[in-house]
Amino acid sequence: MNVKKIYSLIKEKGQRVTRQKQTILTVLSNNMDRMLSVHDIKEHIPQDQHMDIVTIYRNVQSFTGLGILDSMIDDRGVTRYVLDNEHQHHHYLVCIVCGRITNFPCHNHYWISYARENGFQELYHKLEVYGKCGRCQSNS
Amino acid sequence: MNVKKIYSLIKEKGQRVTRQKQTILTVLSNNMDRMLSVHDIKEHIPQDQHMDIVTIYRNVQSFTGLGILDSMIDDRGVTRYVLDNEHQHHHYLVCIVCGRITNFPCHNHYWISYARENGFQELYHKLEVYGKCGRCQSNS
DNA sequence: GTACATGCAAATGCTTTGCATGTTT
DNA sequence: AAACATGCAAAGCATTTGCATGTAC
Repeated sequence: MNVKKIYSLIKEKGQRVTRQKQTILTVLSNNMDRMLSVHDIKEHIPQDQHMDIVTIYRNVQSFTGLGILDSMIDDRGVTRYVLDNEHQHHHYLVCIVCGRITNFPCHNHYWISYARENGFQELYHKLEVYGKCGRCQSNS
Repeated sequence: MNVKKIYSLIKEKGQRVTRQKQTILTVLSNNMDRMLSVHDIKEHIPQDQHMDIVTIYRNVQSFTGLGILDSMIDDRGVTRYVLDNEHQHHHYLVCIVCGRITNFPCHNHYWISYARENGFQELYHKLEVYGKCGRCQSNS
């Protein structure tokens, strides 16, 4: 999903393409290798561009609703976002040192048999794998 | 792990078995079929027993450190706890309607090959499956 | 008696809400 | 001009911290 498609998606939904939205999307597209918190996003915005943190909160939530962003809640309960280019359900390897992420596909739901045994109807799942990426293993 | 073992574990670690700890453990052991937030635990404590919510925070964290509790962060970023009797790494089917949980074992890490491809060293992972339990499917 | 625990108050940090003003269309 | 968006201020929660007092051992 490129930027133009995102802009037209925003307009389709009756929303407006503002300077703030563009800035936030730029930051996210420059940081697709990690999950950014709202605070992180704010720090990546050039200082001469005043943007209220509330605007970031509102926009990342809106973007997530549009399927533009993937979100996850980190260990400290903080929500983090990343541009979702794949548009196919997938998961992340997350480096606990540098925060870098790598996608991997979702398949082989071995737990389906346990769900079935228990009469449990799965609606969705969350899976994240934490560890050290290649670079961070050598640096420690 | 029964209650007596828990008490001796607490003592082993140089900590003390107080009335408050006992009450918290009782609440958790009466609710092993769901994950309770600190606020939930407080609500389950008899009203004639004054207990500061800070005490609950401190104790559930301590218990988690001792391996007595399993914790997870819910959709709203709130930490929830459950007594961990299994002491073997496992995961949960979580009912999004009533909150009831069911354990299932952890095995078959299909993502290992993706981790290896990326030179990623896995340290741990989080997996939770959400949906509707048997009872809640019929009630809707 | 001593070391650990608790209660209370206050602070912190993330996130949400209300409302007046600004801006895109 | 109208509808949507932003900025600012303030509130709402979950959680943490500091410190004096209480209590298990």
